[in-house]
Amino acid sequence: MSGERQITSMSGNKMAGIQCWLGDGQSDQIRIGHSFTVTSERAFEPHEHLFKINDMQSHIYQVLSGVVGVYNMLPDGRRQIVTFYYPGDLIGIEESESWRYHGEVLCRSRVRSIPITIIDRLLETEPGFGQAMLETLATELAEIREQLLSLGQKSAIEKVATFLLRISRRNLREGGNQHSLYLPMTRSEIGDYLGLTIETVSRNISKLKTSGLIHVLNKNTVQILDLPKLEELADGNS
Amino acid sequence: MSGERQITSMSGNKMAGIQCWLGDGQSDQIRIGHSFTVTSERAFEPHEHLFKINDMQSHIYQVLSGVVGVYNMLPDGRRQIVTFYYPGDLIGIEESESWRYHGEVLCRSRVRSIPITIIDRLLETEPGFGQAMLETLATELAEIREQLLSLGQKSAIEKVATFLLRISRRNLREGGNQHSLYLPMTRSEIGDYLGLTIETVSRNISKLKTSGLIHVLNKNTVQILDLPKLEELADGNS
DNA sequence: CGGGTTTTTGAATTTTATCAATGGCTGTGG
DNA sequence: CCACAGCCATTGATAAAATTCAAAAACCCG
Repeated sequence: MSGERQITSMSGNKMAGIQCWLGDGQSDQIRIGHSFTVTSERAFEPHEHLFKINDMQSHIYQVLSGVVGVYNMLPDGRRQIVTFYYPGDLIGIEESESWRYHGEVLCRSRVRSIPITIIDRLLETEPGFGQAMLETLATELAEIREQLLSLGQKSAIEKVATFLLRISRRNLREGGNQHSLYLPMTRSEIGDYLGLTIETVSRNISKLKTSGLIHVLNKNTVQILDLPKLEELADGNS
Repeated sequence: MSGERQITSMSGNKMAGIQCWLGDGQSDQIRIGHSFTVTSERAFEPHEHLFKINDMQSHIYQVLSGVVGVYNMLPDGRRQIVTFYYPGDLIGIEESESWRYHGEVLCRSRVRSIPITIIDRLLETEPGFGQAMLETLATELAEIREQLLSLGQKSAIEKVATFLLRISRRNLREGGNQHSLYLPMTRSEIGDYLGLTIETVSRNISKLKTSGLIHVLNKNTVQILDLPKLEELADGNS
């Protein structure tokens, strides 16, 4: 709690931020002072909900494996997926009384639940924990602003390129392969994330394939063949 | 810092949140413990920048009068306005080392600058201040998620209706007139906020006018004639 | 291997953007 | 006080992009 205030959790080591206290999912224990609290893990099947909008929020969630999608809906069924959460990510740390969106497991996943009472306790007793939460929220805000630019200004093919690059960059950050991407979600979910129909997503993935920027191994696996060109495309320098 | 954790700053009284410490702009003083710090105010002309992307962040800003737009750009000039900030609003409380977006004054405005060193001090010394910041960020996150739904899923006319309702609801919250809206920004700025061109914005405002949902007094003043129908339209129950 | 689901591709339609011109407001100077 | 210049905003016609509807192909699981 000194003069340090740069927000760097976007980059590299996740244990630098809030994960210091909550863990990165390797252990199911949380230390508060000298006592340990055991949190609960559970497996979820595709399309199971962790929570629905307006449910009371009693826990925050940490994805251990798989992917969770968080979304809002219009009354007629149109859906906007706000964020895909991957292993290590925390859902709901902004804590309101009730959930402001739906949280759905998109593929077979393991998820850890952490009671918000524990978060409260950490806030009270652990110096620096509040600051870490602020940084995590700031990072989330920055990422959503990126997504706003994509949704508001980019063409379909630019959106798809941007989406692939996001996964590529995440891979890099997590020590994975920058060029080999695993897409656990369906085309329809990608569409609901990018503000496009399933057909438009498919067509533009095909276009990227035809122009030699990517190779589609199978529907869940894409390889980036020309990263610089993909980046140019994503930034609108078509 | 007790068990209180519901986030209610969205509703009603602004002094309930972070404004407790920073003020709502009526006074230019900030109290830290028993000492007072005077912050600086300044008038800005349209199109002046408070900061540009990648500038070091030394201050946060509070709008006193007028409007400030915060935006990101693509290299080719396409612009996405992320948020319009109105009097009382704080810009930059998520504090990163450098700004992640541009901040431009959209009409003649008065803005107060608060050094981030003061925020640091408040975080260290004032119990509850960190919690208030978390709540403010959470509110901002929730509003941007709303905007994601609009940008990703709504049609042009639904976007315009949603935009007008946002201003109406803000008016209501601030004790103003729910039906009489002042639009300090240009059509072009509204377009860059909604992911539409200036012509599409104009056309759809005209459509709302023709269908009798609104009355356009002059280009900066709109009156809502049929609030329920406008709300239906904004929610996609066209 | 087969059935159901997801994805891809194609054709027609709708929506929005683009290009072009007109209209209207505002503020200034004669 | 009126006329005019400059800037926005509106409206119209056309073009481009994305959606919708429809069908075929590929994939996955048992």
